[in-house]
Amino acid sequence: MTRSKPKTRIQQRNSEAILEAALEVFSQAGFRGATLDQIADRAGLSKPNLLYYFPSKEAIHAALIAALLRVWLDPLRELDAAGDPVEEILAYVRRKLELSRDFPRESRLFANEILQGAPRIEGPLVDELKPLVDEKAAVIAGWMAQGRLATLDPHHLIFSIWATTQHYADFDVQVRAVLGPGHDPFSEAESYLLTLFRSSLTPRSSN
Amino acid sequence: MTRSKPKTRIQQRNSEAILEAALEVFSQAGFRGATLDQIADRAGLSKPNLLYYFPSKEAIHAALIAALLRVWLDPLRELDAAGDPVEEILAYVRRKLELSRDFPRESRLFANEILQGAPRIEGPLVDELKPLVDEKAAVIAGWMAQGRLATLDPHHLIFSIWATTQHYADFDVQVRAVLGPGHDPFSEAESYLLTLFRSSLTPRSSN
DNA sequence: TCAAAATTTGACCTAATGGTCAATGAAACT
DNA sequence: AGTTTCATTGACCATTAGGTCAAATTTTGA
Repeated sequence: MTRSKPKTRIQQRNSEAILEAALEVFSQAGFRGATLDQIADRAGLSKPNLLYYFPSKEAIHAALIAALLRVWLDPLRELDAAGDPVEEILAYVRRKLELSRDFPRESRLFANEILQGAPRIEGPLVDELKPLVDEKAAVIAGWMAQGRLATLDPHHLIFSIWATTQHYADFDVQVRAVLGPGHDPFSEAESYLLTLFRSSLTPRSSN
Repeated sequence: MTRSKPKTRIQQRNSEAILEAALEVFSQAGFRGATLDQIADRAGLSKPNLLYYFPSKEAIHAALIAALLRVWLDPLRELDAAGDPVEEILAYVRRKLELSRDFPRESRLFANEILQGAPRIEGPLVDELKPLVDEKAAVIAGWMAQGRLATLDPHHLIFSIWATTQHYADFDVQVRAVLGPGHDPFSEAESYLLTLFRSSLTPRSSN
């Protein structure tokens, strides 16, 4: 069913080079801002050659988005209902921040897409993301009902984790401009965010 | 010194129509994704007529960015060292969220710009934003030193306020897709964010 | 080694886009 | 009423961008 995977050595190599180049370009310029020439240049291929591997600009973008969504949702999937509530959520924050640090281009690609109204991913958003979030929100709500977490809206808790962690990838330029030189935004963010969320998630009254 | 303000009635009206249209288009498509034809259409003018009022696409964008920065920084300016620390910061959160609710296009325009590496606003970022943030961060640090606020990195506190509040404008599509129908994201966000920040800002030990 | 299949590219096409300009139409001022 | 300034536009231009294609080159497998 799922063909499309490269077969030959040469296809493997070039497809990867194209996707790598496209990620760089799309994440920095957005869909319309990116050009096939830029992508081809970066991939070290001619434009017609690039179009030998992918039928269109859209197709390249779609391939990136598909790969992205898979990676992007993993950290949330790992949230374990059987674990310690506060530590589970903090671990999620940590994983999400690592993703921002290690895959900033993917984060920006996603941000670009959402910003422009998500014309190319509204489907997956509703079909994949929403069910997963609803499921995990229910887990969190369960913890809260047991008094093992401070009471907060679970959906918005998740939003605020996304917002704060992705901010360091998406707004990297701004963060660095404001902090000035001599800072490591991501390592500072880690201790800050863990403190922030720990203090608001830890239940106030003793059990 | 500062001329450039429209003089005649007709100039006033058309300049405003252009900026309004441009805000709509730029915020939705980014700089490169926006076209003069789209802007002209929305403004109800012909393209040459549009270029009679602004010399270039760049100029329109620059005008928007300049106006934006002014509005964008105001809420932070209002943070008052003489007020109650927790309430001052919560009021800032509230103002910032209102800005996201009432001016989502401005928020997205800004986000687009930063995402693409801020090629057109790195100057103001360093010259205006950084000093203001540093000043207010010092105020907050002062409050913390007096034990009137829980201890947190002030710069990152500000970042997390930006991130969480702007998220509701910039990622509006995603938020609504995940929440599903029947929600008012902004009003939910208000109570969530106030709770979140109040619980992490309120000092733990009694004074 | 040699034909078949896969890969690469120069040349080209069409549509879109930012911008120009001379000419026309509307206002404003005297 | 007439003239000068302001506003508007149709036609046009150069460049860029996504995409096609036939021909050439390279790789693969018998």
